[in-house]
Amino acid sequence: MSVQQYLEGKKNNNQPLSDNLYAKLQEDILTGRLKSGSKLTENHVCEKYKASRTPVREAIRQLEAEGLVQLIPNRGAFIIGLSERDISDIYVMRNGMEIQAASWAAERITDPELDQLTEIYEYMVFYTHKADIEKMRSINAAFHQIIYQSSHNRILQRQLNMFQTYLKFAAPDRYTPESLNEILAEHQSIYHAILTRDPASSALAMRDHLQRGAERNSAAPAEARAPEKEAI
Amino acid sequence: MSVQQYLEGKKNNNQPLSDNLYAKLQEDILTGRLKSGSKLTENHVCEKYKASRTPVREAIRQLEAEGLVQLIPNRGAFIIGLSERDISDIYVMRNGMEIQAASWAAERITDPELDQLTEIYEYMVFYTHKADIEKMRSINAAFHQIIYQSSHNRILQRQLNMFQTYLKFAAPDRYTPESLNEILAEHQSIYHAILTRDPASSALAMRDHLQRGAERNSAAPAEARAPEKEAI
DNA sequence: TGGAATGAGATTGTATACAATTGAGAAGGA
DNA sequence: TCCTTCTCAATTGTATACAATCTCATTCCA
Repeated sequence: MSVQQYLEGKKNNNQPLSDNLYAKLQEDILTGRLKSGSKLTENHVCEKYKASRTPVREAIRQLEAEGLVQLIPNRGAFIIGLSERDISDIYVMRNGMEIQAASWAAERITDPELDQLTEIYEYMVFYTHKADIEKMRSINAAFHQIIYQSSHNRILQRQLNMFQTYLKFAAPDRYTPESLNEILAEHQSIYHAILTRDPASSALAMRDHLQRGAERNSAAPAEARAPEKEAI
Repeated sequence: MSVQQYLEGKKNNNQPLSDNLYAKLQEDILTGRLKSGSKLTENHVCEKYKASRTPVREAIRQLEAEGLVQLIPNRGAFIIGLSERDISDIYVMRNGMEIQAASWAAERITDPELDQLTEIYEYMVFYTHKADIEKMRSINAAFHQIIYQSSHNRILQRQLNMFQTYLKFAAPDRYTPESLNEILAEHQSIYHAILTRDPASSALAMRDHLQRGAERNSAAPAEARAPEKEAI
């Protein structure tokens, strides 16, 4: 997968076409447009998303496997969504897994992946200097994604990509022009540790980065965060 | 969910009926009866498992969401399975997540859950003294599952249940009559820490338990482990 | 009035028909 | 021989028909 594709947010799974439907439903759940506790009636979903029941059922099964809906046999699908505590728990889990991923990536990264990481890092330097916050959002995601991939652990990669999607919609990072330089410096440490294939340094640099990121986000005023969603 | 149901290995998700199909396919992948890299042609699955294409496709989508098969649009589903390295990585991830779950469980467990944990612990004492290894296998799983549930974190619970299933089929624990008493003592520490709602002790006790479990398994001769499976 | 039985409509579960796409091999030409 | 193009069978993607189940309001009876 090319760096451009990472920047455009394409996932490396060759998703089936009907996954548009899955992605739309997922986004609507994560942003709260579909409310926790409400029922996903198949025919209603068919009408709203202009599809027949077969792909709708398949998308709902995928969401169920992911935990965003609960399926009760012969009764239907109920939206679960993410509560505030889910989100704070996700941060805890994500941090542990990102540190592990950074460690594995330093051990296992291939040369082509290292080239991609370098390319993304160079984009990051460029857009940090331009202070383009929206561009930085996608480059930041791409930087972490290439690390997930370089961990060469499908399960970890999948879960971290999922967390990234969840947080993107439900609790997006808050950037300020000043924070971009801090972030670049932290990423530089991670990049250097992986480049020198040093797992311990990589893990430490990632830990530091996530710790500082948490402080940056908690320092942000509440209204900059995602709107509240009710948990049932 | 009652303790009996835990012991019988029922998952607390109210799975749809066709999930039998999902579970069968999952088991066949994990045990290697369906080989990594081979294609899951829908009609072949229909014949083999006596079902029509609709539920087969739904089961395949669930496996894809879980990462055990890869779906390529208009081409079909390919089995991914678990390599030896996947399994050893799963141990690493599981250990971190179990420790976190033990910590959260000590903070968040409800009184009814505590009653269930107590009940399971008492079963464990009983069957340890009877040295019934097969019974201990299911009680051990139930003990950990009630801790997952008591962490009150759906995502963690789901992932740990999945790891438990994976390891059950792909790398089952090796018990000896002597190890049962060790395991009981370790579980007793965890149980006590959760009973006194002490997250730090709970996490430490779980860390110790997993560490010793790893030593017990690595001390086991290779032929006692699951048969090798090729990774593609 | 309270509560169990009943039945119609809505919804989910499954099977199957049809459309779109792919892939392998045949045919044809340079 | 090598390469391109074409064709057709196999397979996947989607729509829809039918069966099983649930929901809920109504009816019936004590």
